[in-house]
This record gives sequence, C-alpha cells and structure tokens, in this order.
Amino acid sequence: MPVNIRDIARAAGVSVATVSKALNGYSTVSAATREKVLRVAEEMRYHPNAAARSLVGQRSMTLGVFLTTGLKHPFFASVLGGIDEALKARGYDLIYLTQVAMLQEYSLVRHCRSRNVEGVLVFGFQETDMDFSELIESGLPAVFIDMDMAGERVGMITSDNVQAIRTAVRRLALLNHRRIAFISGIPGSYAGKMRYEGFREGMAEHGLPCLPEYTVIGDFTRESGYAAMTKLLELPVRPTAVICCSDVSAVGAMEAAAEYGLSVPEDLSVVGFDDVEAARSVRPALTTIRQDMEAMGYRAVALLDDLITGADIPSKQIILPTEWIWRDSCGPAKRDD
Amino acid sequence: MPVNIRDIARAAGVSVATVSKALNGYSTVSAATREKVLRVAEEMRYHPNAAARSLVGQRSMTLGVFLTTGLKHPFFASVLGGIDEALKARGYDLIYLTQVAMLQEYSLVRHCRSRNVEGVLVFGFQETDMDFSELIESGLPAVFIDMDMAGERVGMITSDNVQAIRTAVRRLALLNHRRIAFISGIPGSYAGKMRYEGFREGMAEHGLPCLPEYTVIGDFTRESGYAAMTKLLELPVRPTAVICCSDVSAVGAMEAAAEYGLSVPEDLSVVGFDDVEAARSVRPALTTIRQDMEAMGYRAVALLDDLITGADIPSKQIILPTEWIWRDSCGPAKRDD
DNA sequence: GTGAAAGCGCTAACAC
DNA sequence: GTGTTAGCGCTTTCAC
Repeated sequence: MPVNIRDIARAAGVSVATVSKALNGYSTVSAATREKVLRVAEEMRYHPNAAARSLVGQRSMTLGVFLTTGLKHPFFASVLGGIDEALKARGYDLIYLTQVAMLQEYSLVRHCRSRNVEGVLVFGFQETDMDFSELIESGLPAVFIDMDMAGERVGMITSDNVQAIRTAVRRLALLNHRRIAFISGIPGSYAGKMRYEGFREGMAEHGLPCLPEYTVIGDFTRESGYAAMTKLLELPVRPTAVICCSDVSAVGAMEAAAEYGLSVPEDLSVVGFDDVEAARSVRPALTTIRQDMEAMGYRAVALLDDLITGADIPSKQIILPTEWIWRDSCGPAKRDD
Repeated sequence: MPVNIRDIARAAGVSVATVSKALNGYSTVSAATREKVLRVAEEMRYHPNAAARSLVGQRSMTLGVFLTTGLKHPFFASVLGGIDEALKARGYDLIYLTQVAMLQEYSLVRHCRSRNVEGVLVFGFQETDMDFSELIESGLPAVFIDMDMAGERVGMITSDNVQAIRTAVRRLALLNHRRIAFISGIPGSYAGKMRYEGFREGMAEHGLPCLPEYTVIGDFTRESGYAAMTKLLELPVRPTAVICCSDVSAVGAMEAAAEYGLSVPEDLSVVGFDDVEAARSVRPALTTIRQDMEAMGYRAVALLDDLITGADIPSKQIILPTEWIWRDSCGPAKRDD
C-alpha cells in the first residue's frame, strides 16, 4: 500500500539511486531530474520509510523521554510544551519510554538501542529513584532536567534555584521580616536541595536565624503546603513570612492561613515558586519566583541535539535565570514583629 | 557496537535462522538449542533491532499519540497514566506525534505510515479543531478520547456525561434546589456538549426551568469558573446551586463565592466533575462526579490494540460509567429559597 | 531440527 | 549525471 522509492523511480523513469539522491538534496543530480522526482514523489504522496532509513545507518531522528508517571504537576506540562516546540524546530520525533524500564531486569539503554533512539531526556526523578549509571556510561547522549548528573555525553538543565531563593529572602528581609519560614520541596530532589541551600545562604547573609521549627518538609503539592502551614501556625511564635517551594504548595499554605483567620499579606507574607497560572488567579495573587519551564524543555532538546550531532557546546550544564514576580501576597512585616 | 543476530549465531554455533526462530519461540527448534541461544543472547545483552524487524513486515509495536499542547489540566495527566499502564501490559511503545501535523501541508497519516505506527490515539481536541477525515478514511486504526468519531477502524471512548449530569441535577433537586445554575465546559468539545445536554434533560425531568442567565459558558479552567460564578452572583436572583463541568472550574467558582461572602454549602451548593486531587483537598471538600480517567486511557489503548489485531470487539464505542461522590460542598436549599 | 538464501526500503560506494 | 549493486538486521520460505 505505501509507495516506496522504487515506485517513484519507475514513475519518474529514473533509478532508485537517483531518486534517493534527489530526495536527499545531493548536488550530483541535475535540476531537471530533481524537480521531476520531487514532483512525482509529491503526487504519489511518498514518505520515506523511517525503519529502512535508520537500518542503513542513517539517523532515526528519534529522541526518547523518560519521566515519572506523577506528571500531574503543571510544571511537567509546561516543560513538555517547551520540548514539543524544540522537537518541531529540530525535526525529531519523541518516543515515551514507558515505566517498563524501571523493572530490575530491564535495561533502558537496551530499549533505546533497540529502537534506535538517538538520545534521551530524563525528568521528574530524584537521583536516588533508580540507577542511571548504565545510561550515563553507555555513551547514549542524555539530558537530565533538574537532576545533577554529569558524564561524557550527558547534559543537565535546571533553574538557578539557589540564587532564586536567596533573592526571595532578601526581598522579605527588606520588608523587615525576620521570622521567615521555609516550606521545602521533596528533600531528595535536586531542585528541593538547591532551594533549601538558597534559603540557608540567604538567611545567613542577612544575619537571620535558620530555626529548625521554621523549616518544614513538603513535596511541592498543595496538600503538603496546607499541612506544613498548619504546623507553622501552631507554633508559639509564628513566622511573619513563608517561602514555599512551589506555587501549588503556596496556595495550600494560603488556604491554611485563611482558615486560621490570618490574612495575607497583612499577617503573613507568602512567596511561591514556578509562576504557574494559578499564581495569577489565586486571591491574593501570589508573589512568586518565575522559572521559565518552557525554556527548560526547549533548551533540553537543543542541548541533547547538540550532544548527538557533536556540535560545539559551551557548557553541558545549563542554569537558567529566574525572575522575581511581585504580586499581592507579600507585604511589610508589622511594626511589633 | 550493538550486538546483532549474527553475532549471537556465531557465539552459539548455529545459523541466524535458528537464532531468529529460537528468539521468537518457534516450536521447530530443539529445547537444547533454544536454551543455548537464549542464554547467549542474554549474556551478550542482545536486543533486536526494531527497525529491521518492522522492515521485514513484522509489527512495529508502536502506537502514536496526538494531543493538544494544552495538557496542563490534570485530566490529561491522569489519562496519560492509564495509557502508560496499558502500553506496558500490551508491549507497545508510544510515539508522540508533534504538532507539526497541524500544519496544512503536513499529513498525520503519512507521518504515521512513515514511522510504521500501527495505530493512533487522539485526545484533547474538538471535532472542529482540525480535519480528521484523512485519518479516519486512511484505514489506520485510531481511537478518539472524548470525541465523537466513527469509522471502519476507529473507536471512541468517553464517560457517560449525560447520565452523570442528570444524576447531579437529581441529587440537587432532592435537596430542594430549584434554582440550579450550570457552568459549562468548552461548548465545542464533545464532553462539554454532552454535559450540557445532561443538564437540560435533568432539569426537564424535574420540571425545573433552564434559565438562560443560569447557564454560563466556561472552558474547564479555574479562571473560567471564577469568572462565571462572578456573573452568576451579580444576578438579581441568585442560584442556590451550581453544577460545574470540571473540578478545577468548581474551585474557581467557590473562590468567587467566598469573596462574595457566601458560604458553601450553606448559601450555595457546588458540584464539580472529574474528581481530581484538588477536589479532596479544597475546603469545603468538593462533591463531584468522578470519571475514571485512568480507565479512559487504559481502555483506549486496549481498544486500539483490538482494532489493530482484528480481535473481536463488542463495540467500538465505549462509554464509561461515572460515580457520584458526596463530600461537603452540597447541602439542602434554604427554606425560603 | 537446522541452514542457505531471498528480500523488506533505503543509502552509499563505485561504475559508466 | 545517472545507474548498478551491496548491504543495514531481521524473518521466512524452502531445502536438506
């Protein structure tokens, strides 16, 4: 049913080699022949068989993506959007590497080789979730998003989490907040660790105490934000500001505060992270740290492509800047606080 | 670098044909040889080249998925989770068909043929978003999620939206609500249309008036729920209950109500749709209509597989039942209402 | 039971 | 410029 190169060779009255050359834009074909071949191919709705192509050692133009199923967080959707953009731009297709790969006996790398996957994107994992050493050592190009991985042909991309949170602390300190709490992300995740580090550094820079009871563990979700804030509010001396590791958890925190009868930002300032849609629509609108999630996806694909094609790469570690977004959930600390 | 069938033939001291047969479980191979071949293949970490396989006319075990980039709604993530499950179970890989396919000159079908995609899953679209006729007539098996499409080798899967909303109206009517409003989903979407139909039917069944000012258009998002509810609250005579076409928009509606000084469920009953995580965590917890999103994904793949393999299929249209979930956002209408 | 050989659609030497 | 041909890794007749 599908038309192949021989069909169009016959129809155009040339050999298959000529067709191949014409189709691939080789200069050793006369303009007239090229045009004829291209026209016939178009008429017959020819499309090259990708399997045959990659079999003869050509590129498969296929990238793999390996991610957690827990992609309900809007962060993942945004990153995926950026990936999609870049895929179009660079002409790749994307194959989802299903979680089969997490079974013990199964080898992600073998699966990729089997499918002629040229490179793989990994995200949504913690370094400890599984053993990525086989992948890293395999020579298969890989780019990790928000994971601290390095190797010969591996790249990583993340936001400048440390700087972002340091800035947040500074802004809050300038608003005279001294009792600043921190609702963490998943402590085992790279982003979670970096943000916590930024918090400690920021507090130290302003001579503020990093009280253990003011640091509570979350996991980026709304529920964890709600639970963490509840804990914070039961403290004998409450914080006047709280930095959350995601907008979603910040929304949860604000809910808890509201239930407790506190108003934001008068009684409590709240800072989020990500700048998802909800940050704009929630009341009060959330002051947050914007990370460019689309860019993370886009740049990840671009970096992977460079790793595959052997292009010159200034750095295999890309750290994207973040942006502080003022909205309504932060205000000055009260005089007596 | 990757080991091929010839390498393992040599190592096992047999011919390539025998290796192929052993690997594919043909009975014409002696148990001894089979075992030896299998062992050697394992030792050498052999993995068949998918391209070569599909080239010789074997199946590619590849499905395509074609979806909107606007997959930020948690609904999509859940469906994807179910798809992933089924993929594992049936041994398929999934290739993500980028939006290149939406360009005019580009043919989704050709792309699939080119990639040896055996069948395609489509979701997140409205029937009018693009012309799916080429796909439907191509003979390439396809399953549409929440889209009303039919054809020789096409299936569709959806929830029983009409019944779901009729039930919601009935529950509300039993709580003595008479002024019931409806915040729609995207009016052009299949789910949106069916839910609206369910609303009209339900209202008619209980002799309740379907006032135009009580039906306001939304698009499933939180923002649209907020905006729609605001409109409703400005009416001279407010509704006592509102049915929303998604949990997310219901949350937006509740926010608007809260700002307006109304309390849920005392002053206003709110019903959602989907039963996403937020429905449980929001305060008051949302009474909603649960649709089994994972099952939608899972069954879609199963149906597609059946369409591909030519298995006996009772029906190419699958309508999944929904479940009414009582939580705290619905209560009886006040006496005087 | 096992092996030799053809061929899937394509590209890349290498002739002409 | 164009055509002939080998061969990518695999499955599948068809001999033996």
